[in-house]
Amino acid sequence: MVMPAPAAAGPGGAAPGSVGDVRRSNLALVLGAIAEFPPGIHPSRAQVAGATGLTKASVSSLVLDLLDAGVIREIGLNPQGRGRPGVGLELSPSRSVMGMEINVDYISAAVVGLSGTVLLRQVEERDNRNSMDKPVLAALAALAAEVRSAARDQGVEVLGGGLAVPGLVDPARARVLTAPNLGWVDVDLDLDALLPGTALGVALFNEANAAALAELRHRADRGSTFLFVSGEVGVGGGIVIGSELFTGPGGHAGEVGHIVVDPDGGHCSCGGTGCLETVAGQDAIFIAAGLAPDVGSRSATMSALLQALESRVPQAVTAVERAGYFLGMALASTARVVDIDSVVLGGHFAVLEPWLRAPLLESLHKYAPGKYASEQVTVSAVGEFGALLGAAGSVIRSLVEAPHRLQP
Amino acid sequence: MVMPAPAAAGPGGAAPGSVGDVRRSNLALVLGAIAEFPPGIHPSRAQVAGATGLTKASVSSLVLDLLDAGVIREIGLNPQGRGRPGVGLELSPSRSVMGMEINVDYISAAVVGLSGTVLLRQVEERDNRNSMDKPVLAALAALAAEVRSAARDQGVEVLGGGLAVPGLVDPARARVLTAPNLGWVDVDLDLDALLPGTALGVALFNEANAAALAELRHRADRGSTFLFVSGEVGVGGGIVIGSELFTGPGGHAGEVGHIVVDPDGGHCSCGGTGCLETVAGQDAIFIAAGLAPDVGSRSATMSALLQALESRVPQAVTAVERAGYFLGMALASTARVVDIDSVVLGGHFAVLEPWLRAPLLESLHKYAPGKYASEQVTVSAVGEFGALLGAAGSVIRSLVEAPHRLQP
DNA sequence: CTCATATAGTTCAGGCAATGAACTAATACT
DNA sequence: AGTATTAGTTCATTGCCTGAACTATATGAG
Repeated sequence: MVMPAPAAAGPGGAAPGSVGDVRRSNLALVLGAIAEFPPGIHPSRAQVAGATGLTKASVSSLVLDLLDAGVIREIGLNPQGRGRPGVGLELSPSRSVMGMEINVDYISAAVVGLSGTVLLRQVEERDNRNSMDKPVLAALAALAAEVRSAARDQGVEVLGGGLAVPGLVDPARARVLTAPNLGWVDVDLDLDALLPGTALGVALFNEANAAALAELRHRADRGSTFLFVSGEVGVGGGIVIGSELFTGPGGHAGEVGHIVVDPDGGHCSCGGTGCLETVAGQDAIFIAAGLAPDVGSRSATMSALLQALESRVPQAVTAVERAGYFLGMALASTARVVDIDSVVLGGHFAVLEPWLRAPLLESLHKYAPGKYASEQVTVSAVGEFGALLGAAGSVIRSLVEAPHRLQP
Repeated sequence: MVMPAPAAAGPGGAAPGSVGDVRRSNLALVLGAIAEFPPGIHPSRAQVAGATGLTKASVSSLVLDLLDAGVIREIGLNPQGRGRPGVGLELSPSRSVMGMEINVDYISAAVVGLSGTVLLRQVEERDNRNSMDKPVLAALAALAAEVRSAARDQGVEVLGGGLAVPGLVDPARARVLTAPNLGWVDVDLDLDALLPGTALGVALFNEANAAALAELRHRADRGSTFLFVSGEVGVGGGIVIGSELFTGPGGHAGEVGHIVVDPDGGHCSCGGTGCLETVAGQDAIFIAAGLAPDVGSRSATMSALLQALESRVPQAVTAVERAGYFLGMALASTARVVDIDSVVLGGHFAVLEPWLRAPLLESLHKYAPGKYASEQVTVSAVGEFGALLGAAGSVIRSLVEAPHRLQP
């Protein structure tokens, strides 16, 4: 009897592991070292050797491959005091990645150089509320093509892209499971159509996750660990552990908006009851503050809310404080489950932070004493375009971690 | 000016990546393949080659190293129908790992062969409630030495061990942060004293995490993802994602016992308010059921509770149902945050499952509709000694994943 | 009983990648 | 101008995997 071999290198089974893997791994190591130097500082081969632990000889050979692939370039000379000056190395600014975003009120695209500089950005207002997916994607594809050709005119090649969408996504299958504000359910996206013929293709991200990644890039320190909570129409979240996005087994962890905070509360768009979103989402706050959300655009309503807060209108203040208190409760539970005790407030939580902070800290102290120090509650440093830039940045990072994907 | 190199292979920095790494990785690959064959089935070198994708030549060479290290052995012949029969390979049963546990009422130690068979097990009753750590560890060290010499008499060598403790631990620093039922706070453990002179040393585990690992070993399928909730005096939890324990950035994720489920509820031993533990911990259930927890031992009280449930005493039934309902609420939140929708009930939750199940499912359906299918709520297959065996099993697995640690 | 066939496992030349030492290149200090 | 110093390259060596050839050991047919 021939025994059936248990899953020949199948799912979960490690790869064969050959000698060529070493080169791939070291290629990434070298490129990563170059990328991690502060912007404006261009390390020499010798410095890269020092940073990676590889020998100068190995680094020279690896750098040659990276130059051939066009991922990095030599730039200027680097006087080291004595001795022969090193030639500076940097990620190639003429290679780029496109960040894209579909949101309720607009679509947008940006070209980001591998070194992180934003080369082009274009936003197109568009009402995507309850819009079908096909026309939205077609419009985005047109926008992307336009921006891409503008980049090409500058001699910049787009290697791939990342798309951020406000909803639950399955990145592996290029599928949007649900995006309540777009009215999408189980939508398969033809991502390759957005950037045809690129080496890396287009990756799909949840909006809050992408914004969390943007926040991560803004923090220079390695090994960052935090929870990014994004207050939008819904309440999204992204978990970053040790500078890695934690997406969970199914790809959509971090959905703090649907933690139960009010067991006897109202129904949620997700079908649940008493979710954080029902008390701390934009519409929930607006309604509690006595502002009808359908009067004018959302940003207008938000301005009205801010004005009411400035004027200390009791109903508005109470509404926001209530949201902060419940947010704290959700964060307390999150701290226990994923062992995180640092939070970054994004979206409307960032805007409302002055009024949110006190009740939030009070609530954290009550429900998770000793977990969140006050200085661990911070406001996002990335602005409105966080998701856009985060998506692009993440694709850049995945390229840096696997540069061999560019070499045939 | 010499630029300061950014962290030469420091924390977060990848290893140099040499050619020898390939061998280490493939050593683990081969050993893992041998380990993953069902117990009783001893694969030949050729079968291992098929399973791993390596060539027969490589496997032969790697197997030789593993034989030299004593991790595996050849056993019998394996007729394949036609042709020369293969020689069977298996994890060496004469090499073992010791699982150890400190709990409220006992200490225990077990010797588990690399192939997973329990060779020896010894439990020593001991009241560790509010006991100092030093005498408890001394008693455990004596027990371990005894069991270890008994193993040696059978020709079995103990390579290392794992210790499970009912409390929050920092595995990296061999530290128990808090173990309420033992009365321990910030206790540093001298783990090496438990098994002096072993190659692998002793690893530290949270009890619920260890039990989760034991549960994992019982499930043959790869890529298991579930939340193990352990009902003991406290309520612990262990998160397994893709057959890996998820411990979080600080090493103590999965503490579902302290998710907030009753915002206006009572104080918890952790200092928080309305934690799951305050309504679903053993003592909480006992009190709610009208059974004084200090009357006799806990197991006696549990028997009384079960009898009351059998007799359908309303107060007891309500108490357990309430616990189940709140447990469901905590699981609903967990599903959102870590994207898990499969739960294994352990400890008293396993015992009480017949009465818990209905309210638990009702609660899950209300707070996280569509996340947990009914068949995803299961009862633990591992018994009382889960933590003990899980700790040992995890150490065995870490050895399988890095066998080069045995070769100087 | 013998030979063809099939499978297991070993041996060996070839290739790839990192290493370390020797070497060339380019700068600053004296 | 000469020396010290640092950057980067060249080359022989080593280690490991691969693939092909080879040996070893079984089954089944005539």
